[in-house]
Parts: sequence; structure tokens; C-alpha cells
Amino acid sequence: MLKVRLPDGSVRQFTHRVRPIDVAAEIGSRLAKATVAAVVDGHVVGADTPLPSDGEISLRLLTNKDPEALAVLRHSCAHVMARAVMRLFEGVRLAFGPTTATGFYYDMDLEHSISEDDFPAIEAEMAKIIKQDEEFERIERPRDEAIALCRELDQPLKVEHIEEGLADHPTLSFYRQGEFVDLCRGPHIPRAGMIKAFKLLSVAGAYWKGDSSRKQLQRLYGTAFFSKADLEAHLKAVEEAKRRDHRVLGKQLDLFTISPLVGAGMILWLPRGAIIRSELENFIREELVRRDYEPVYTPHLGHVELYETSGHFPYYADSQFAPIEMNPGERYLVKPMNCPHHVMIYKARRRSYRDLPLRLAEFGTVYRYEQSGELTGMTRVRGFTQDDAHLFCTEDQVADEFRGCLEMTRFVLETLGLTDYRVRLGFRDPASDKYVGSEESWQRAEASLEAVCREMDLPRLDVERGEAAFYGPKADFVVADCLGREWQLGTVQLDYNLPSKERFGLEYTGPDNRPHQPVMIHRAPLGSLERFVGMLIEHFAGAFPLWLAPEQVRVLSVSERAESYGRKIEAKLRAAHLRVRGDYRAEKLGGKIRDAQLMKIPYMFVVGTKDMEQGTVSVRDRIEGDLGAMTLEKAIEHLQDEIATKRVRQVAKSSVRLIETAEGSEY
RNA sequence: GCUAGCGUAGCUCAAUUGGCAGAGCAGCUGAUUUGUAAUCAGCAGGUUGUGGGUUCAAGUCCCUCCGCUAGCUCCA
Repeated sequence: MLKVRLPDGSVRQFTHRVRPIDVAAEIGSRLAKATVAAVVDGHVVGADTPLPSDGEISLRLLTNKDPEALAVLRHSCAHVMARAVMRLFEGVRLAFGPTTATGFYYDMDLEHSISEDDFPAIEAEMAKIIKQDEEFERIERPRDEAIALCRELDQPLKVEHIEEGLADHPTLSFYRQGEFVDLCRGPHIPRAGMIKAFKLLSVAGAYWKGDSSRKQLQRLYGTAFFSKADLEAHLKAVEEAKRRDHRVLGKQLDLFTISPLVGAGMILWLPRGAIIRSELENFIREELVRRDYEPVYTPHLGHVELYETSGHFPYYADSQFAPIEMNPGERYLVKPMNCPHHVMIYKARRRSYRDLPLRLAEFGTVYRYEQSGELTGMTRVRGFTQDDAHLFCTEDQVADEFRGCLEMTRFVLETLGLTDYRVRLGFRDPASDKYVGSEESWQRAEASLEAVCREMDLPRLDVERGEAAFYGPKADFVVADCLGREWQLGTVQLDYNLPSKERFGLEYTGPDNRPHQPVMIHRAPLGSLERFVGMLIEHFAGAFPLWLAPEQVRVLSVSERAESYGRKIEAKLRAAHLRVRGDYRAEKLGGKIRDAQLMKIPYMFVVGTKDMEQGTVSVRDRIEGDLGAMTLEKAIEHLQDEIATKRVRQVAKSSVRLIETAEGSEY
């Protein structure tokens, strides 16, 4: 006998073998019709999956209201799409077709190169399939039969996957819908007709099993919903997100530009963007002083041998600008990292344990030859400045220093109202040989790093194997951009290797008057200023908090009669260290306000003849609108207070989310 | 780097089948003197990313390179 516990706490008993859909039918025929899938003891299963014949389970029926159901729907839609493509083109070999946070894709290999021009035909075929409203039927087969079936279906990629990736599965499942049979773990929606709205979005290349040495397949992206309204809302949200893309806003607000003549991936900071950057740098500098860092400066070049010693040159040769050869044997590298230079500052004299921790900080500009297809606005560039620092400390100081770095990063992010990030602990992949250093030092480093992070209760902390730097484990602060793509910002990395004898052989004299090896910590709270500002542009949708705003106040004259008064106000604001400009054009006030609003200027001081007579300014707040007339002194005080406290008044909410839903299917 | 798509005025975009390169905004000039999200008019602005090819004729078709976009791979 099976006891089924439902979410409302009620328990139903079944003496015969039942499926979730049967449980639903017993509750009500309308529920049965609406049931998309079910969650049994925390696992999503199909509505027709037989439940155990006895014992006790918890069951939650999923309808189109549940987010888990949407993933099931999308995965089914991926099947429908693959089926449509197979109907339209010859020789389609299927690979993987999982769901993503916002839709689904299917990777396939076929002769015909699919372009967006093919989308209408594919969508029309999909619509036909959905209209037929056929069931998704689950079929299970033992391994050898499954392989034979995939061979018969002429699906070599599926055969390969069963033989390699699914080697430990004794039986495999397939889903059939009409003539279409696909190796698939499921689950699926009961009938194709449940897909009420779908759209193909894009096509791109994707390597088979994510391996760039293997064949490149065609990946077709799409999304699906339970209603047309949901689809339209989603597409609208994506459009809105695109409007606050930093590349769009950077142009509109005159923040930065990129010139092909200067070079792809090289940011030219326009005056307005440069203000944001320099304010951030000042903010970081103040924190460095508070936290007892010592600023240093180092050159942009270094001998290749320096980077051979550090290991960067051999390891990252492909992604560096080629060495500059001046004379035979005299080769310089444009620096791809600041650490070797800072190491040489450490080595400039003998160090005592009394000198430690030594914290050397520099806004260091580095150059890396990123692959051309990787370049993206400010977020992935070839030249960038890190708010870098290297800490040299004793083994005993590691935990405290590491914690200090994490705290500074967290403080900086939170000051900017950036609370929506995750922390990724990048550990070594034990199966890979790309790492330098001993097994023992890696274990020690990973253990102490994880202990500190756990104790600090960092948001959404998770360990990712294979994400370490080649010289040590790290904690990365990762945020998503307005289109849901994740970017690494701040980073704190532990390094037992550069100081080692095999590398730079760093030493300090301990209290025992004997040489010891220090530990290095690499850290950058913002990471790259380019990427960070790119993120900030999207985070604030271009409307920066007052302390960062390139233009903090704009003086708007109502008419020519108030111009000279306006210019006096402007001068006084400038004298009060506010970033101000005046708009004395022969435009109507409404027009000037509109221009200032579009440039996201936080405050507008409107001056007309009334203000001139009363000695006031009429303050308009970008967010609140007209605040009325007040004395200039009061207005300045108001602004200076907002600047001093670095107040964040408004943050653009991300409309496209990186959602927590797990990938839908593994095959 | 790979796959696919794209590149027209400073910006956003038009230009039937290959058939005289156009608009709005921005800019400049003039008029207007305005009280909380667009005042009016005129002018100017281009070797259609680069180099080659096909054609009587190329923004449009083909090739090269450069750049951009999406995704993959990479990311010290």
C-alpha cells in the first residue's frame, strides 16, 4: 500500500499502482487536466511516471503556475523543435537539448547551416506538431538495446554518449512523440498541446561535449511558456534589459568609446566616464589607507624572464601580446599581471617577520590578448586596470589577511548597493595537471580559504572544482549583467607558489633568526575598473548615485534674463566642489529638463527671475521631480550630505534573471 | 580562435527585382525669452567599414581583411 502525502498535509492511500496523474484525477478532473508534472520527494517526475507500490512519499502536483513545470515544458519544446528540424532537413544528428534559466536549446549536427531565415519554417512546423497534441511516451531499454535503437535511428552522437557519458546506466530511457524518438532522461509534459507560446531566438555554434577540439555543432536557442502573455512579457523584459546594456548607455551618456584604430578591446574613457572611474579609485585609495596598505607604482613592461619565473609567460603565452624584442636575447613583455613586479619590490631588501604583513597596492594596468570572439564592451577587454594589491604574510597571518580582503571587497560592493552577487570558491580540479605547487600546499590553501569563507557567511557561496588559478585557490565575487551573463569582479587568491623556491624564492627572517617562506595573497575588490564600471552602468541603468555622477547638478535658466544669475550660481556650486554645468540655451525650460533627465543628471537647479529676486534656486530632483525653491546654501548642503554618505537612492532591478532552476535534462 | 549574423551621416534607422543614397535626433545659423520631460525655420552633414571582383549599372551579388553582435571555447 502506498501512502501519498500532499502539500496541504492530507494523506491518500492507494492499494493499486498509481501515477501522479491518477492521484490528480482522484482529487478532481480539472486538476488532472492541468497537471504538467509532479515533484515526488523533491524530484521532478512526469505526470505518468509510476509511483512506488508501497511506502510513503510526498507528492506535489505541478501545474502551469509552478516554475518547475516551466522547465519541463521547455524541455518538451526542445524535443518539438528537434522534431521539426528533422522533418525539414536531412541527416540531423542530435546531441544535447537541455533547458536554461530562460529557455532551452538543442545541439545538433546537420549539413544545412541553419540561419534565422529558417526560423519561420521551423516555427511553423513546430506549431503543426503542437497542434497535433500528441503524447510524450516514455520508453525504457537495457543498454545494448538502447545502443542498437540509436544506431537504427542513425544517431551516432547518442550512441557515443551512451557508451561514454552514460556508461554506468544499466537501462536508458527514451521519449517518443509520433515518429520522433529521442534518448532522454525526461520528464516531459503529458501532451505537446500544453505549449501555448514559443519562439526560436538564435542559432550559434557549440562544441560537442563543450570540447573545442571536437566537432562544432549547431545550437538552436528558443524559449517557451504556458501563455502568449508570458512570452510577450519575457521578450519585453529582454528588450528593456538591452536598453540598459552598458554598451548602449556608454554611448548615450558619453562614458566611453572604443576605436578600431586604437584597437579592439581597448577602452577610451571619455571625460564623463573618467570621472566615475576616478571617484571609484579615490574611494578605494581611502580604504587602502584605512586598511594599512602601501601604494606602489611599477612599469608597464618587464623582461620576459620575469614572467618565465612567475610561470605566466609559458602558461598564458597564447593570450598575451607577443614579446617586444629589442636586441637578440633582450625581450620585454607588456605586463599581463602586476604580481611579479610587486614580488620584486618585496625582494628589494631583506624582510623581517616584523615587516609582515606587507600590503603593496597599485592601480595596475595590464594587457592580455583575449580571443577576438570574447571581446564585449567594457566587460571583456584587452587592456584594463586592476585595483590590485599583493599581501605578503606569514603562515599564521593568512586567515586574518584573507578575511580582511574579503571584508574589504564586501564593504566596497555593499557601499555601491551591489548586494546581488555570489561568491565562488575556485578550487583545483584534481584530475588536471595544469597546476603548479605541491599537493600539500594546495590542500592547506583550500582548507584555510574555505574555513574563512564559511565563517563569514558570504552570499550564495559554492565550491567549484577546476576554477582555481594555476598557482592557488581563490574566492571570486561574481555578478550577473543585465542580460543574465555572469562576470567575475572582485577576487581574492591565495598563493603558496610564487613565493616558493621554484619561483621567486621569497624569504623573511623569523623570530628564530632563520629564513622562512612568506605566503602571498592577490586581491582586487573591484577586479578590473573597466569591467566594474561596465557592470555599474547596468546596475544603475546609467543613473549613478550623486557621489559618482559625472555631472551632479545642471543649472537651467528659465530665460535669458536669468542667465547671469545662473552663471553666478554655477560658479558657487563649482566652488563648493560640485560637478556642475549650466544650460543657458534659448530653449524652453521643458526642453532643457528633458535633456538633463535623459543624461540622468541627479539634480537640476532651475533659475528664473523669481529665483533671481528671492536669491533662491528651484531644485528639481531627477527621481522625485520639483522640490521647490530653496536657498543655494541649503541646496548645497543637501547635495553634500548625499555625497558624503555615498547614498544609493535607486538601483535598476534586473529583469532577466539567472535563475536557480537546475538544467532540465542530462541527455 | 570557432559557428552564424551584421556594418549606410556624430547617434537611431530608411532605400522595391542590382537602377538618381534619405529621415528623425544631435550640430551650425537665425528667430523666439519661455517656470518643471521636445519652440520654430534654414543650413550643413556620405567615396554606404577596408581592399579587390562580377555587371551597362553595386549600399544591394562574390572574395579578402577590419570591426561589431549572439553563442561556444578560453579567462592569470
